[in-house]
Amino acid sequence: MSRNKRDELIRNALKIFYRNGFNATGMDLVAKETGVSKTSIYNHFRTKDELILAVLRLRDEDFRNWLFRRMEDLADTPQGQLLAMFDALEEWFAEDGYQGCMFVKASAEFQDAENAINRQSYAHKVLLEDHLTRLTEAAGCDAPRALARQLLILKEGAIVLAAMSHDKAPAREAKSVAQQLLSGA
Amino acid sequence: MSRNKRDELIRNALKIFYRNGFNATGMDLVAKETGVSKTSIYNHFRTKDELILAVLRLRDEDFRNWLFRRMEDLADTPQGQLLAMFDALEEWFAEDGYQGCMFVKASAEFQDAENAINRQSYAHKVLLEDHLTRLTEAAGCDAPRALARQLLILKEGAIVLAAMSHDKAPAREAKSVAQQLLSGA
DNA sequence: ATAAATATTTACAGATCAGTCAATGTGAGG
DNA sequence: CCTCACATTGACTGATCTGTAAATATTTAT
Repeated sequence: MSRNKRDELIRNALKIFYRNGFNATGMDLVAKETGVSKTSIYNHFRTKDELILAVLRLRDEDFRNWLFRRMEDLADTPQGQLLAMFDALEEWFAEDGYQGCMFVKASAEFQDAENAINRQSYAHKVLLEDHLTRLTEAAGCDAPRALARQLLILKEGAIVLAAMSHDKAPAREAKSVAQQLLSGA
Repeated sequence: MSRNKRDELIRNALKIFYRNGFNATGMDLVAKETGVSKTSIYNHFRTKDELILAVLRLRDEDFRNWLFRRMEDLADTPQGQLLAMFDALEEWFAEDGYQGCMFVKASAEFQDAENAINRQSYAHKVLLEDHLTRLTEAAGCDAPRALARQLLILKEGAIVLAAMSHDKAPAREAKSVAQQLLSGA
């Protein structure tokens, strides 16, 4: 299987898992929807969990690339970019098929703290926190690490509530909190 | 089956589903761990989904009772109670076996917006929002509904991050944001 | 005590689960 | 053209899934 084929398999599997959930999605469905036979899939991924991990690696890169790029496109200053995160989120929430954060859901379905999927899901959040911390530092905020964590809490809360309410409003509500936090810095 | 037996079945099922996840938990396991045979369970709940709905109803009552009671115990004024919510959350996060919010997880596993489990999960959040709104109104805040929603975002973000990081710190971090929001009112 | 009603059990059905294997298809090097 | 290495397949395994049916135990009413 070529690199491209493999990547496309992962990309298609991502869509299915995101739409259907991890445990609720059987490998037969993955095979059927990707057009790749189950044996072929298992030739490249030893277990379903390994396929899920590959999916999460792709999603981690895609999502961070998209979010950080969008923040840079929407604002010039570090402080502006931090606020623009919530505008980017609002765009995401408004997308058709928005179903919340894939990592939160993976973490919810694979709860064991020792599980690789659980650990990798949290690792994504750490990378987000790191980026936010760099921005709060660049913005010259007082307590950059603490502020970054607060902004991350706002982001996660908005993501969860937008998914549950099927409404993008939490993005703006979280943004207004972020504005107060950043203006007081 | 007596009311008590039935309630205890629901209570035991709650523990199993919370620990194991919904889709990942088979009815055979529920029967084994509750000591009630599968046929008996199906005599009282037509489907697994109905059992899950009963579990969520119990969890909704239990959790709101516990949280609101705890907030009242920890503070006298409405504003103090709103802040105390995050102290109560911190106690919850520190409990053994804390695994995040059952409704967020139910919503993540049953994503269809028309699904009864999905709807009931969101209904729980609406009830929480209503209570917070009553408190922000009682506290004489400027925009009570908007503030309540912001506090709810902080709560949900803290719950998710505490679960993913296996750390209770998000409770305090969210509380410090709440303090800024409430002091500016 | 006895009969009717209800609760519970064991055993099972049909579907689907993750994962495998023998057989087939395919493409590159000689 | 031929061969060999490899990719891919459909058919399969044993386990587990939700849900059920017939048989048994237990409670209740008379």
